[in-house]
Amino acid sequence: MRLSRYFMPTLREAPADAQIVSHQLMLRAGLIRQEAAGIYAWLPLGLKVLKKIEQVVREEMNRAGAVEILMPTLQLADLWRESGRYDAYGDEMLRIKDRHDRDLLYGPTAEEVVTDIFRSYIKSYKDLPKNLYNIQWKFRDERRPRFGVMRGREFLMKDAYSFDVDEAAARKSYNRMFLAYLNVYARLGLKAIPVKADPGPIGGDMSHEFMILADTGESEVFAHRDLVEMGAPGPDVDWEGDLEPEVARRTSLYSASDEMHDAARFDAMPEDKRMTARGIEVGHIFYFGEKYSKPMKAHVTGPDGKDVPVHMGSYGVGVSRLVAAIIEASHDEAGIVWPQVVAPFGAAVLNLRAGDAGCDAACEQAYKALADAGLDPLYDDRDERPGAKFAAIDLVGIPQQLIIGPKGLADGVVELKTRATGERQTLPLDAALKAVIG
RNA sequence: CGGAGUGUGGCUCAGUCUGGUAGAGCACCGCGUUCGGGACGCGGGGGUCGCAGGUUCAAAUCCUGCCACUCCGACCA
Repeated sequence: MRLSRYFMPTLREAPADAQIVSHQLMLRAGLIRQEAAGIYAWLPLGLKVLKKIEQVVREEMNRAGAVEILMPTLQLADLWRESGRYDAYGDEMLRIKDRHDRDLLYGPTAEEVVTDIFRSYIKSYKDLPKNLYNIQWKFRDERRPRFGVMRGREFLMKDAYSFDVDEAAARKSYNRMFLAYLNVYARLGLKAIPVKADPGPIGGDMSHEFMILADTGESEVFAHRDLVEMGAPGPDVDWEGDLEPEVARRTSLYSASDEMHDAARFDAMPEDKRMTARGIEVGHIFYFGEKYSKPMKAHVTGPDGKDVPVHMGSYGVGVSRLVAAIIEASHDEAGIVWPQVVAPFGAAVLNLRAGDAGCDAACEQAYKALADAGLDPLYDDRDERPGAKFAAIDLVGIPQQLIIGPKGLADGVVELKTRATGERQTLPLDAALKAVIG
């Protein structure tokens, strides 16, 4: 993409409304534009990042055996009356009437819809387990939206729903999601830890929140250091096998956010294993048994010929929140430092003297080579001063920057800068291209 | 929802207390000089000061109502 033809409205100063660094940088780098409290338009750069995160989430869900669908944003109130949640949900639900005066709502979540889909088709225990997910916009009319897309009213969520014949089987589904989530965050370059969450009315030990560690996180988390260092299980998990040991390795180590913190247990650990950090919640998984299947009559026939309500769990990842969370975890004074996997452009070419025949030719050559290599390069071909180009590309956080100017070219070299480390190499164009393309 | 605050060109803000021809920096347009970390000079365009009423000879400024947004708290992907 040639920057001269692109739409990347960067700001030198952060709008006064933005308090936290990710919100400021998202506005300054031209990722989003606020349309109303907690409601944002996604500009080209922001949309690219959002789609890349979405794709990572999608791939890990598929790998773990979940199947993607797409459910509507608008849902019928009648379904929610069946589950009893229409009245229970309160003012956070945006209620709408259509022209026939029929009650609709903008979905804050999709248990009812997915249960309705499930019960229409699945009748036998032999068809279980099933896990259906979608990546769709949600709306929760928060009392107080804040921090940009970190707590918006409209947000993009991946929500998966598992269906099993009994609790033991549901636990296996839960374990798959538990490990898949760790893989998602690891691929996004984040340090994530599962913390025990309030399981709600069902009880038990099957509810976890996933916190990513960032100095500016909203909540305080306490954890055994090994839990962080253990990292993610990786893609080679045997998803059909027994995942309990792999999950137990993690859940047996202490971790809690401040509201669930047990200081006595924490202090009982060796001092060098105690870790206190700030965290941002970016995922929540839980098992809720028959809570929806019972009232909504989502039954399957078991091996004994009797109908039983299915056991369900749901698994959410805040995709739009992850954009902000990654920035919170990865930025510096100059701007955003995107991990390569979610960077809006894989590499940038900076033409320090647009209009100079030598610079133009070298940049065009570099741009084409990077594009041919599939790196989706951004070429700053604008007639701007070098300083403005350095500042803009650093602000939007492009990982690899090929800096091409008349001084270097006179010596037959260009500069290759790595955004994350600030490291610069001076080398001939061919060698620089080789280094970037690999 | 309780408390606090803010609305003035695209952005950051001054001007409001004490009513009297709407300002600055950045951004934008033109010309020139420049050109390796957000240049400089000259010239220029753009705002019915959130909205609606009211007071007044005169309202960004005073009064009333409304709206929007932000922050703190209780709740949450």
